[in-house]
Amino acid sequence: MKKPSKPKIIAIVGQTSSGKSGLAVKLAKKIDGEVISADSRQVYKGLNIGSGKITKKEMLGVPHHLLDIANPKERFTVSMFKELADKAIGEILARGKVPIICGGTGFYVEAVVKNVLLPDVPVNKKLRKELSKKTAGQLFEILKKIDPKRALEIGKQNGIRLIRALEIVKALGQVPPLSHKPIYETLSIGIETEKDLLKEKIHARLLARIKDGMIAEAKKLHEKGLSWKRMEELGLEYRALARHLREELTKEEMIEELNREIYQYARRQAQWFRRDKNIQWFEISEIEKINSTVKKFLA
RNA sequence: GGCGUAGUGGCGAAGUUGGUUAACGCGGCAGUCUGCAAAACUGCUAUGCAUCAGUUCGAUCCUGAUCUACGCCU
Repeated sequence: MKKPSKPKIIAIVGQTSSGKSGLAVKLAKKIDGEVISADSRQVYKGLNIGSGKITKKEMLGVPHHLLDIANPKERFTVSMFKELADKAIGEILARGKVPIICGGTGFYVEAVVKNVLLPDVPVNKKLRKELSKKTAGQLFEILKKIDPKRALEIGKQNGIRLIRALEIVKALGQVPPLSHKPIYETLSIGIETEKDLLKEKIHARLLARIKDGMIAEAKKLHEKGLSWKRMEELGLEYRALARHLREELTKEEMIEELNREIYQYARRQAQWFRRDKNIQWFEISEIEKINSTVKKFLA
């Protein structure tokens, strides 16, 4: 007996500036696919140039999902992403097309690909407010008494994760073991970029985006009511932009800092992807190899 | 030419009135990952304190010379 096969999806991952968005479009054209973006900042409306979002023109008519779906004033999370992504994948499959999930937020991609079922515990604002008064060390001690295993996993310094764990513990008694049974058959394609080339690409892209009006975009976001504080929370470009617009940084300092910080971010991305042994790595130029790999996978 | 001050890791910088492991920050490298993930967190990163010689049981810290930088004077 042949088991009913799982639906097939393709994942394209890689560091920022690697060229994965362009590849996703090319591939989608070739195999009649639609793209699902997996980027924790590109989900927000109005964060375009600074987040490196693909433009309408660059999409070449290929439908893109999970872009511009959240208000930047509010917080979007992995669990929302997973839910929406599963929904989008279902619809794409129903249309008889191939879902291509493409993005740089490893946690988001993994949640979908591995079908990570996060505990269904909503944010408890009151509890968070209360707990945030405590030091990480104190939070650790509290959690250790209730769920020592989880406490040890997180460590005594990571306040953010300790609070979330306590939130879960309060609702469920303990942090449940994580189950991930994939519901899709996934071909994971990674785009690897050599270190020096990556640095060059990051720099060139940064300058191009400044030319395209990245600074004006941030200014407009603030005028429309996005607080400086929230903008800084968004990290990288928006954090530096907020500081520059408030004259804490000159334009030159901003560029210098961003070059370094974006590179560091790219390292963190690589770190995440490195763990996933299912990813097949290619250089962006190896388009023929990628095409044939995809063809074989879909056959 | 004379006098003065300084010389610690890739960078910034603490320090010892001579004695096990040369603080810390940045950067770099490696890693963690159950609802903020562009986030949060962890580990590693100077057999050596400009060079050479001396004093001493022992010197990065004391002495002398040399080199370098800066300042002042002639």
